[in-house]
Amino acid sequence: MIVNVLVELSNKNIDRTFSYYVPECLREKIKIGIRVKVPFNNQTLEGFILEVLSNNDIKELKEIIDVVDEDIILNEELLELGKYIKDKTICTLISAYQAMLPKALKAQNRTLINKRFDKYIELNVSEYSLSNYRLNEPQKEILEIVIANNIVRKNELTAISTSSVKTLLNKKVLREVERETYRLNVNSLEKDNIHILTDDQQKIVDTVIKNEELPKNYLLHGVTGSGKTEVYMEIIEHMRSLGKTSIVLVPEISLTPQMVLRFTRRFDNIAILHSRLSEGEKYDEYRRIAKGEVDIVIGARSAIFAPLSSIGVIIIDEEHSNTYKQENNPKYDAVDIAIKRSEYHKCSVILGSATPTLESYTKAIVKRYDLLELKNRVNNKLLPNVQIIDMHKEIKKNGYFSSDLIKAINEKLEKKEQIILLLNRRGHSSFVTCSNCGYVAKCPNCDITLTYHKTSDMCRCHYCGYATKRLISCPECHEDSIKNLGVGTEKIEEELHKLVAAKIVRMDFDTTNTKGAHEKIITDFMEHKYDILLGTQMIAKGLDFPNVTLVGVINADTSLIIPNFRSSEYTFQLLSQVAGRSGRGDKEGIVIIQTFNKEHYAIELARTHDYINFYKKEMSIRKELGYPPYYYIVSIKVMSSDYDIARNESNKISNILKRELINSKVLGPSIGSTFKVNNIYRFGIVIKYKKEDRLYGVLNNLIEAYKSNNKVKIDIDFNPNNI
DNA sequence: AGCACGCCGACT
DNA sequence: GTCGGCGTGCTC
Repeated sequence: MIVNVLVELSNKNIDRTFSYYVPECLREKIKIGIRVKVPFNNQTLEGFILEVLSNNDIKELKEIIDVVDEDIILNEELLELGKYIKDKTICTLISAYQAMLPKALKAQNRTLINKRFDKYIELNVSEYSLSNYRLNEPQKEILEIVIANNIVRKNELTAISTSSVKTLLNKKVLREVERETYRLNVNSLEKDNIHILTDDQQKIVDTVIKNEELPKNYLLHGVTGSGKTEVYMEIIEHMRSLGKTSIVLVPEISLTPQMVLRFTRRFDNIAILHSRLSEGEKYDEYRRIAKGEVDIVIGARSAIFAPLSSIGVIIIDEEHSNTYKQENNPKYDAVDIAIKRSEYHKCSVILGSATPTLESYTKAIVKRYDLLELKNRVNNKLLPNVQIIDMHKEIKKNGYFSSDLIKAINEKLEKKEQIILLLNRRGHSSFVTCSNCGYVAKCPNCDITLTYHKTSDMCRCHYCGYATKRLISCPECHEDSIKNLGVGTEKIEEELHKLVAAKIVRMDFDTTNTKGAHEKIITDFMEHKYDILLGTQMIAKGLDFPNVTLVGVINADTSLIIPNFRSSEYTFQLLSQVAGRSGRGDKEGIVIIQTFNKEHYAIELARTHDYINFYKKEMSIRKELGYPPYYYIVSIKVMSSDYDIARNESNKISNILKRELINSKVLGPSIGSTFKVNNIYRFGIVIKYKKEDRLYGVLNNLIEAYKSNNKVKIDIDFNPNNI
């Protein structure tokens, strides 16, 4: 018996299977899709069995050392899906498989994440023979529990009487068994049984569940507060009644206990997958899913690979979120994977958003997606009134806060209502500069502006982690005129404390990096332990605080000035999302947006909640400049620690692409904002095309040509978020 | 990736 | 003379 094994190393040079001989004693355990340990170039590695050959006669093969798994890790569907990802994103096959699995199940020779076993007690003699024993009261009580439940956790019995349990075990009346247990259990016993849908919601549910023409993709465009989650749950309920499973993807940061609770109050057999789980917890959740014990998987991006069988619907909430595209290799898009899986399972995909990406909305217009719309908030509640404040007039007198915003905050505080303040931080935050010559402190490794952190009094690079003491005098002009400019959440919090008397909680990268911190801030704010929630982007999505009646955006502009062709779209999305946090309860909500770009269409149209006109305006700009959705984009980065090599090779590659891709526009090489990161120079090349049959052929050849060149690294990103 | 092999300079 | 620097090639 011979097996073809794909080993754990991700390298273009060994992106294929290697054959091994299976010794007699292991043959029974061999299955396609399990992991094995193999000798490989004087190392021991793990790999996946991709093929099993029955012929026995090839000599000179090394032998498999051991089998790692009893159960299949990569089933037929996942094996195919990996090949699809490899072709689509041009990555190694092994990296595609590894991306689909929790760490405990990746092929990695070192890591060991164990199953957890708990001690259980069961009867060791027949129930009838119990009368032969002389039993005291605690012993009788223990036996009754064991008989009633067949098997009971040991610690539940020792709670009654440790010694009695011991005696019964010694007499061999009871026996101890070890059973695999799961570390996480989100399922709630308390259920909510009232689910009344509005007519609009019901219509959408009916459209989806009555459609038999499968697979089918829907774009659900529903304003904030229109009750998209209710719609999802109703469809999931229907699928469950048909014996089908569901996947719900949400952006990482909106996977709050609040959101999970909504589902667990309605459904059993839910699994949760997100980055704040420990590896052990992820492993357990994954195994429950694989064993068929789970009906619904709720998770962030990678949950799209949940090994469910017979999927009935895949829901991607906040589909515009850029977190569904993986930033590192393989650079897959969860929406794309969802559609691929829906073809296998013959099921529906629902992409939901109040502010769909231009790409998605365009697909709806050209009927590649079916458009579903929720135009009104539940109970016909009005969208909040949005006020725009021109900061040109305000900044001189008041600093970061306009008098109108402060006035509104105080009014709400008086009424004991709550406030969310958004510090739009995308782009720059607090940086160090010289007011005399304009010098800006940058990272010596990455050429990125350093961010000043007050708590540690250090300047840090957000790319490589480089840190240095704050400068006193300017290294360029030697004047003592160094100041830290820009706005950080800490600074804003400080100023806010001076302006209003309120309990303020700050939520940003720094206050949420410990386990559970994120949840705690949200529940504390929910319980009104704080009046004001001050935070970055992460407070904009999905949160539902009924007592919030004022949302303030401190600086709407920072996301507009970033060098990204999607900056207007991001700004519109962000402002719409955050505005949707106001007035979700019974009280009417207002929104105040501070800006230096009062007339900008992204801000003005967010004020009037006008997605359609934003779409039209932004589309006209994308058309004019040749950006998606009018053109597809591929971004290529050519990287080297040697400046000359990076420059020369990127020129060469650019010329090849210009020559070969005759239906495309090839731009570059150019240097972007991340020109030098960790002492690696990088040049960017951009391919824009509408239809280019030779694209994959040419790019595969390029990768092939450079695979043995260890001085240059080439990175390809299809449909990038940023170029 | 990471190990062996091989070919050069620096040092006991 | 040998130790060890890293460039190159290969992995069933």
